[in-house]
Amino acid sequence: MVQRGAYSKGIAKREEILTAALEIVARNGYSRATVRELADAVGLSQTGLLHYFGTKEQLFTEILRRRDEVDQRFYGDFDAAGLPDMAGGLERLVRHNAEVPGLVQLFSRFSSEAAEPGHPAHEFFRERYETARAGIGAGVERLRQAGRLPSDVDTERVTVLMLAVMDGLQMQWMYDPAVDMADHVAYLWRLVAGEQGEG
Amino acid sequence: MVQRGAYSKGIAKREEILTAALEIVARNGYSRATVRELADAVGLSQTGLLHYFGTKEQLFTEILRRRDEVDQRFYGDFDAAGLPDMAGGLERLVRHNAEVPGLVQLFSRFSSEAAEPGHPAHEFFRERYETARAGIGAGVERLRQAGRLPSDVDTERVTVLMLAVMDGLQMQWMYDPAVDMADHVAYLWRLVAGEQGEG
DNA sequence: GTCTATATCGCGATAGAC
DNA sequence: GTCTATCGCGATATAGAC
Repeated sequence: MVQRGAYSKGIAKREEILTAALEIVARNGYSRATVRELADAVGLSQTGLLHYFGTKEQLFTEILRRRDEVDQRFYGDFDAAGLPDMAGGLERLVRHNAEVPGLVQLFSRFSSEAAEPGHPAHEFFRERYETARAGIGAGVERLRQAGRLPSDVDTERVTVLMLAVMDGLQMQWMYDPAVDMADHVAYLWRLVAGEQGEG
Repeated sequence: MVQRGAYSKGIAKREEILTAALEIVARNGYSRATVRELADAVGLSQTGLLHYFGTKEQLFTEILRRRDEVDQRFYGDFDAAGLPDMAGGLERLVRHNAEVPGLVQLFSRFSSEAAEPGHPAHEFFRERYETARAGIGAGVERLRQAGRLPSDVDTERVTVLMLAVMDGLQMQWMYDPAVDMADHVAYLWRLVAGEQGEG
């Protein structure tokens, strides 16, 4: 089809913009990431950029979606692997996050903005939390069945706590980079595993 | 002194504005809380209102400071009481928060915005986290010494986790009000106390 | 289908009158 | 102490060039 050329060029440009935007946000933080600056960085006018994404919110949603895909490939393959090593996967993910402060900031700001019902990105984050709970929940259950966690753990509550800790640690870390997020995630796993209070 | 009249009138007006703003934010959420709307609500022009607080950021900082003071009086007196009931105090605080969604939203949005170094409210939140960690840390230590927690708990890590969980639960709760924040805080206390994995 | 230029709107901030 | 007027900026809707 002849159309495919033009179409795939649009797709390619979109991808190029997304990749560039991800880098800029990671480097410069959120508040410097105005539509104009991102447009400049990819050699487009402000409207030229929005032509591909519609609104600023949609652009940022796509940036985060893309980031999730990448992270999933790198740190989320505890699903594919035979052994239930989700604990390690989450820890590595958190450790990686500490190296991209701009993205942590973007996530934190955008997700708190979109918490308001009716916000254009509200659905994205609502689903994201749902998906995350399902994924982590399955991982916790597998760990339990593998005997790595006490048989009486409340998998659902542990899942919610684990997600909450990851979000909450980011806040404390942004205000004090000395806070070791991965270390605290690991400690929570130890608490859940019951490796304490036996002395 | 004659001056006192004028001076105290300014103070009184400030207090009046703060109280009104707190209510409006609690009711309407953050994004509707523009300086203009808040000004209208107290019968002032935009500039009239900013005359008392300087900038929007300073106004919101004062709102949150005031809220902390109120909360401290109601839920933070585990310091004054003889018995170490901080666990219950935090649980009650969290339960109360679920009744003022607008304030939770304000805190979430404003604290994530101010996470960027150089933001006018950065110092406020940095100190707030520091103070919170000191306060909760002391409470955890007292619980440990009272024998309500295992002697080998890592008080510092538990403190950071507890704060993180409270922040993180708010995010999940905003996207799904069915999430019972107080319940999950209680479960974390149980994990820390080691009341699990003995069956 | 891709992109620019222009216009508009809402926001916070500032200057200066009263 | 409070107002009116105005500015600058970010996001975005529209028209239209290529």
